[in-house]
Amino acid sequence: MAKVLVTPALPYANGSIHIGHLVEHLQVNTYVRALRMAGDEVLCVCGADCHGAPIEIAALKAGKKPEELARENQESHGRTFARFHIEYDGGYGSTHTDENRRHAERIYQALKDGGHLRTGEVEQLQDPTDGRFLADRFVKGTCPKCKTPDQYGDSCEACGSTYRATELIDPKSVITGATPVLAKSTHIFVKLGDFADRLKALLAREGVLHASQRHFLDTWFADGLKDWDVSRDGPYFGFPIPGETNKFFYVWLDAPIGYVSLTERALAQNISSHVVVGGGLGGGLGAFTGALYDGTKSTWQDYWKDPSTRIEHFIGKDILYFHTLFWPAMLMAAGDTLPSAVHVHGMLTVNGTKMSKSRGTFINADDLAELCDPQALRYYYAAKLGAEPNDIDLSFEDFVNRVNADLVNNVVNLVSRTVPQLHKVAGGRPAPLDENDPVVRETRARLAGIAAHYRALDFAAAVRTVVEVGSVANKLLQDTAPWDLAKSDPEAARKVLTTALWVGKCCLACLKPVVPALVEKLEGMLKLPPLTFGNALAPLPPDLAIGEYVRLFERLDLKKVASVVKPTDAAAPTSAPSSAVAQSAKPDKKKAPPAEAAPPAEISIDEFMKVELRAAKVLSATAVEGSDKLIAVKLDVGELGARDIFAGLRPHVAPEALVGRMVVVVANLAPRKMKFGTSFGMMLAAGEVPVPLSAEGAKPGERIR
RNA sequence: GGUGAGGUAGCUCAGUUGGUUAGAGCGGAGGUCUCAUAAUCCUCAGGUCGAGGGUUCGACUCCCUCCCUCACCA
Repeated sequence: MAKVLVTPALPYANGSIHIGHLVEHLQVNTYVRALRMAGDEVLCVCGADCHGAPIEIAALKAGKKPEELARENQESHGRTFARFHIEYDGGYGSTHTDENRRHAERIYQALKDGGHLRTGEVEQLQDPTDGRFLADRFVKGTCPKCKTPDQYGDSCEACGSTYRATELIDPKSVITGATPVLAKSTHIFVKLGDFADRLKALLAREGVLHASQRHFLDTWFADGLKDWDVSRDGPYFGFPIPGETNKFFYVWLDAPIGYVSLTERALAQNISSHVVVGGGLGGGLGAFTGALYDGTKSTWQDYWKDPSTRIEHFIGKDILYFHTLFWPAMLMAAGDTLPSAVHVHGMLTVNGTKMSKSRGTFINADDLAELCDPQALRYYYAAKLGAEPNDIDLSFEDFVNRVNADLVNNVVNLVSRTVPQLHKVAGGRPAPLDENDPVVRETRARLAGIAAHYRALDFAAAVRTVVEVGSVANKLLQDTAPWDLAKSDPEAARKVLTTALWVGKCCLACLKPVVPALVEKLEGMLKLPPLTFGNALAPLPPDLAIGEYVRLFERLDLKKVASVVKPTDAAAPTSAPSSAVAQSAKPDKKKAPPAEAAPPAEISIDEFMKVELRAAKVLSATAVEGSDKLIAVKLDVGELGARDIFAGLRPHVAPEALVGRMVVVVANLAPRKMKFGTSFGMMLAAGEVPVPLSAEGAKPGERIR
């Protein structure tokens, strides 16, 4: 039996969990649940990354102590994860603990003993009021290149140029507003080059990194590894460095060490009493939820000092450097188990653009959980996550379609099409499964490989396969029409219904890592033992009398889901050094199409003013060949020139009746690609039978407000 | 700028070691069933598989160049 430790990156404790974080945590959780369903012994730990200057700053702003703020965010993270059916062994922890300090000191000592440390002079800006050394982002000033004021010390948001904080014109401390002074300090460095060969060997090992990421790292080695600065001068929120005065471990040193300390903490909680569920027979009834560790190891050394253990890290590609160079180097120095795999996922975009507060596409996980079953997001991410570390996009429209069409209308529908009928036709007693039925054979053949898809992190393939199998059973029902058959041959109807229900059960069993609560509901309704990959394809038990029908999942409503976007949303985390999937708010280099988010329930006057309404004269209007609804309209929008738009008014208005009319058009709507061309705006219309709003009297191109 | 990953029907994506008429879902058009969460099922999309060149009997699938998008750069 495989023994494996799985970790997501530790989310930074300066803000709440957003849906970008969830890509990683849902990937991990789905993976872990799948492994456990396959009988592997899996430990999975996570906690908040609590140290570093950004947390101090955030705490300062909030009028709290850093410990306090970190604690609050840690708790909030844990609560949010729980809503999405994500649990961590030992609970959602923290890096601000005694265990973590101990391990940080242990590993630091090992680096020191191994002669891998050196000291060096660092020149940095310092806040004269409290002697604090200021990281780049804690200094703001005028960009030396383009003279834009109020820019951070590392790069300019206006012109994109990068520079040193010391080059800023008129620099100010973000914390106190004082003018920083240049000061020297002695820092401690890890000589990364000492580990270069071993790191190269580790990363070249099959399976440790996806091939595409491996190439990425080659250049780093080619350029030579630079020493890594691991100390920070006080005041700094972190662990003091033993043997030094007023020096602290840089947050990135103790953050990954959290993987070890969280392991120790989880195992200390006497969780070995869980029932171990192996293959098909199922263990103690009801004990297995797939949610938590059920192994028998009891100390952190069982994982971190045992080379036979698999350790798998999941990270966003933004923190690849830390997990492929710094972290393994630390482990090498300490003689701890090296990672077997570093799985890298892509970043999340929302409606095609980066998540950004200003654009109103920043979505807190809790906000989404208010509007739809969190399992919907689990399903959607699973449907889009392949083994390749590609970025994924959350498009509301696609999200709702995907969940409704594939999960509810197809797979879940199999249950609602059969259970009530089985009650009616056969008193809730399924027939024995006909193993020779082609549908049964096909289901077995196609679903047999599902666990392998999960193992390969190709959730998209798993979901795709399940949905395809679901379609087969829906077709079976359609073709055999048991509702008619029941009148002439109830036993035949019973058989068909049983087959279809069984397929539905198999499909949902295979989706259990993705939508666990839904499937547990099914287990309850059908009175089944907890489903695993061992028993997923088993026939329904003989003599089973299924329970009363319950709805398993509710369809999503696009309007409701889209209302999650609130431009006024203020409470959002800032980007942080260790945030798993930090979404920076820097402006796009190129013009990105504005988000297509649905309008929020209430908007401010400022929001409204963004909508550019203009009068426009219809130059021509022709019916679009091949469409019943669309009219291709050419508009004169005065100073903006001529515009081509598509209007869906064909059923109500004759195209020729539009020509010459003065209408109202949304001029700054993002161009919308359609089947017949691109529409550059929208014509407004109102009424039961929609008629275009009139702007008679206005001049073409005149702004309407 | 450097490096990496992508660019397949309006949208989201599949496309095995190159092989004949490039697939699915959604959306859209038409039809059907009525057991089911207005769900199912059938038919219809003719997309220069980013562009150009090359290798080959034959390339979406291999090679080169270019364009575009996205990400990372301690």
